[in-house]
Amino acid sequence: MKAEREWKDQLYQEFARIGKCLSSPKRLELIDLLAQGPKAVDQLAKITGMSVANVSQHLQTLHESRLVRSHKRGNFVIYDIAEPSVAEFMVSLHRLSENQLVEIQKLKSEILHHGISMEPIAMEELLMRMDRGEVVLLDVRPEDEYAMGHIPGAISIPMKELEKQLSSLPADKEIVAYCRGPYCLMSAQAVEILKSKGIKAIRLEEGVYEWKRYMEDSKLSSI
Amino acid sequence: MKAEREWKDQLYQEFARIGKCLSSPKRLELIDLLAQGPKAVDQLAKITGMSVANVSQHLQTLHESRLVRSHKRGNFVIYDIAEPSVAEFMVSLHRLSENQLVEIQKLKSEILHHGISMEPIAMEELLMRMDRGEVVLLDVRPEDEYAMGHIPGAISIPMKELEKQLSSLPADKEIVAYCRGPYCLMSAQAVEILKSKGIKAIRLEEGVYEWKRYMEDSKLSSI
DNA sequence: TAACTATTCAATAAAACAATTGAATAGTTG
DNA sequence: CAACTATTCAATTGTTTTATTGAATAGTTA
Repeated sequence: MKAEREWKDQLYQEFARIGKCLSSPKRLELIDLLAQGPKAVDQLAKITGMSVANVSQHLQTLHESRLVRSHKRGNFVIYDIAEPSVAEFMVSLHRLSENQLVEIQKLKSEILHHGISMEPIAMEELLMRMDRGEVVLLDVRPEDEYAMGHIPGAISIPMKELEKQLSSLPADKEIVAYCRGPYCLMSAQAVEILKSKGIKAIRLEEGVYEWKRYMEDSKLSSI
Repeated sequence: MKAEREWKDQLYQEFARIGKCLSSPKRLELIDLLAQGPKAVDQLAKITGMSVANVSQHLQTLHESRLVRSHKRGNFVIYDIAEPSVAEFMVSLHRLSENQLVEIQKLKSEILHHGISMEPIAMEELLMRMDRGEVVLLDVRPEDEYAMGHIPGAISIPMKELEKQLSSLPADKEIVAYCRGPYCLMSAQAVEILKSKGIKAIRLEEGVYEWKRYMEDSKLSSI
């Protein structure tokens, strides 16, 4: 038998391999983006403002720890999270961080207070009002991310198309917009646009994975 | 409004603060130990084989990210996880790591194969057999960790006392031993001792937090 | 086949980190 | 109050990690 200490050192070394992936802000952002759907390297570089080589290097690191996987499609290398459980884990990390670090709360409230009220609607209230047919749920992420998975009942108008496609929205109902989740600003931007056009709109803070988690938690607490 | 990129950079910087805590094997081991109950610095140093100064430094890091908290008791500084959610998060990390990294599975099976069979009993089977009164559940962690919380129905005999207190075990029932969890070897050592004394014994891989998680998951899936 | 594209590789420089040591602090006990 | 204890601090060392650059590769299109 291997010495106990040596064994534990090796074991925790392995855990730390995953941990190391989570120790770089840029890598966390990449995982979050990939959690919404597969993307090519240069696409990720554009979104995150990093150099392509740098993104590639981070993706290698993530790949070595088997958090993402990749395949070639034509000239592009498409990266994706290795498993849905990776995305779910990220939600745990977000939750924990938000619980422990007041700084995150501060940052969130900071950006969402500039004139127009941006209070998000609570998941529970949304579900109730959707049931009653009072609101329309709008997914403003790019089309392919919507196609990969969305909150049931949501319609898709990507952020970029929003101003052009205002007419396809039902005029009489309030719009609830959502995007990648609590750290994505698209839904807030969408609400701003809609409001400026005189359309009643409100933001949903949660994204697809937060919604999933909510549904699981509410199943649990309803026992 | 702050520029979007700058805001995101700051936000992910904060998440990475938690991530950085998870990037060092020693720090992960410390969190795992603290999850079982509060401990003083030199105690942690002894268990992990680190220097006291080094442990202290790691604990500072964990403290800055608000994953642990501390208070003075006499001459000692007692550290503790800041919240139960930290311990629960660690279980998520373990799960994810074990899913993604085959190396961990390998390490686990490696140490538990040296002659005596060490197959653990499944949680489900344990609960069934406890209900029927066929087995006795034995917590071999130090007394204070048992006092902090244990699996319902378990009796406590710390590893160190085990050989002395064999007589206090019911002679006719099989013993199921558990300890801090899947990465702690005490339960296996306990089973070895018991078997060598002719007592029927089997290992439970799960610890207190894995048990909690199991109970939650089984509630969910039974809907 | 030549020009082009997306990505990776390799080398480097700068920055961050971990472990170690010895001294400093704060609290306790005789 | 002196000796002692547990812990932290500060400085140093060696190691990892990060971002950047420019070249190399593999695949596509004209």
